[in-house]
Amino acid sequence: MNKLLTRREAEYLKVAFDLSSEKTSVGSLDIANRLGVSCASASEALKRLSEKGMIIREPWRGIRLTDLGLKEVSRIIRNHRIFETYVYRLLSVSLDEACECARRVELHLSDKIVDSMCRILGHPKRCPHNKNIPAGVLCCVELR
Amino acid sequence: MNKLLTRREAEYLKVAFDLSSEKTSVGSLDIANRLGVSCASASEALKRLSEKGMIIREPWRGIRLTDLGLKEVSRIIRNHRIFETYVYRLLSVSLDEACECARRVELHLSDKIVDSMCRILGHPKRCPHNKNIPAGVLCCVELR
DNA sequence: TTTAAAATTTAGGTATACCCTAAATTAAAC
DNA sequence: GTTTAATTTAGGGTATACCTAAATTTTAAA
Repeated sequence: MNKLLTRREAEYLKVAFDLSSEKTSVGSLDIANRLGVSCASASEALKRLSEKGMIIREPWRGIRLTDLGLKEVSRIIRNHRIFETYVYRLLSVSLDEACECARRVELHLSDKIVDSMCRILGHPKRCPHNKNIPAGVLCCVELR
Repeated sequence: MNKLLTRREAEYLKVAFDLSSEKTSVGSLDIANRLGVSCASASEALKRLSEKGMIIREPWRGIRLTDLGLKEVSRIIRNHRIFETYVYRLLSVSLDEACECARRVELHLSDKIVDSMCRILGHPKRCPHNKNIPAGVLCCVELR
């Protein structure tokens, strides 16, 4: 039972997370619509995510992210937004391109690299799109 | 006919490139040995690489990278080494970790981002392992 | 309360990427 | 010319990811 998420599974997890803050109950149909995929595909993907311990499925009640799932999705979002902010601010790359590249590398960045970028940026709270940047578990520690 | 290489195909292409500078003739067996894979798997992978226009296969004569293949592998190697050098030098990350992460993101970095890192580093000729860094097609242009 | 509608899952199929072993082929070396 | 070595093909296996159609379950309406 492999813990690592595939690119696509991460996509499902991110959508599940996003929808969770928009609606009280999130079902496979919501996720299928958002991803432009059939209900059956979404259902399968969610099953795999729950097998990997990322979500809890309660059919007709909606899904819930587990602590592991929340940790994972936060890490991915943090990776994306710190990388994007860094590249946009310090490498003079357009926001579109920074975001696009961040999407491609977000799964593959290491915590240390992202924390280092974060430190250099002065631990920003928001990305250039003005979205929240989750804190790094070990980042900022030296400031306390 | 999709032009983009998969992670694994890029691995095969890199090995093909490396071996080409070590031996006069590179066959599927050489590549299979280097990657720890059966001859049959290597043969298949090389077939796919030739369908994507990256190499020319001349059985019992060995393979040759096409111009496209050389361009592609140079881009990947450049991405790896510039990223690794940048992260090592400017983000205070260990060389092992920089290299490991570079391996994971090398396929996904955009030229603009890599060129920007390259400019900031002063267009280095070698990575911290002292390996050659291929020039970027559009990098350095403003210096001429 | 029963039934119809909506949400969801399961079953069965397709495609792609990898990998394997065993068998067939082809070139090179003796 | 045969044998040996390299290579490819054939046939299978697993995993991811998608689909449609059918079955299931819940909710809501008549």
